[in-house]
Amino acid sequence: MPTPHYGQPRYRAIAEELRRRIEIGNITPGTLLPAESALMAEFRASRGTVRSALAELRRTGFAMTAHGRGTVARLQAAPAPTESEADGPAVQSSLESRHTPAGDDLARLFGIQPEERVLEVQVVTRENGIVRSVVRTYSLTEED
Amino acid sequence: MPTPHYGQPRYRAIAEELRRRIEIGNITPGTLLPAESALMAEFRASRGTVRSALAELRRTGFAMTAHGRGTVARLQAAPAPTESEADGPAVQSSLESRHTPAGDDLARLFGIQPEERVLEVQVVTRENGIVRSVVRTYSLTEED
DNA sequence: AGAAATTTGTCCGTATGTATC
DNA sequence: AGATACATACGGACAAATTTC
Repeated sequence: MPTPHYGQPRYRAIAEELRRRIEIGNITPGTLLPAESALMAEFRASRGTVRSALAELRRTGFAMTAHGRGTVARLQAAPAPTESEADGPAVQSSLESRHTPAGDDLARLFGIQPEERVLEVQVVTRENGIVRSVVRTYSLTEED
Repeated sequence: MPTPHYGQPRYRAIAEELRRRIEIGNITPGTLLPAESALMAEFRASRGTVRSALAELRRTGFAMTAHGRGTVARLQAAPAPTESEADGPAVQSSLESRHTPAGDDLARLFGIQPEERVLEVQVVTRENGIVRSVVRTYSLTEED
């Protein structure tokens, strides 16, 4: 089989699919993801590709891996409002991440080219549904 | 050849050797490290192992890799003399803030116009002089 | 401008080591 | 001890970005 990765590589597509399952709740945060061998079978991918996908999930904060145990989906806060609760402000946060070109300012700080991509993790915090703060954390894209 | 990695894996030993060369100045920061093919020959290691070593250098902030160009040793900012020296990485942070136009993305989140200004607080964290993360926190400028 | 060479990126398969259950 | 799961290492092949000629 050739190795075409038009647009986006396979390991990233797998990572996105797994992230989707975690966000949907299909994979409950705190529980184990399927083993690498299971993911290999499901996605018909090699071990290396599956491991790259899991590495991507770790980088973006959606999973943590322990030797001999497995990869655990990390909880993303957001205990589901359920309102009532007398009155305490309903605070929720959402997290998302992406690879984006650094731009001039960040490029100068990191010592890279503006076109180079960095990892951006964005946390949006809402109070009673109103956006109160947006925190963007930038770091260099690290592999493996 | 078998695959014993007593104590420390091979890729990490290679990474440490390269890091030593950078620190000594044997490899001038800002210049290219030897290509993966050259490192394979020198350390008699497979490409995967060499790439793991380079990934380690990126993680630890000693290198940055660009597709098709090579891996560049990153410059180490001033060692920041002063103080105890103790041990453990020297972590420093600088903070600055400014009012800046929201832009499209933030405007959509906050429900304002893109030209409207928001407060941006930026914290740059350096480890041994190397920029590790840039955190930008946006919030609406509160008027009294 | 274009072709070739160089260099890193992705993917596959296999084997063995190490940690946990 | 055995089974399961992740970690390290090898080898080969093709894709994509950059540089060189």
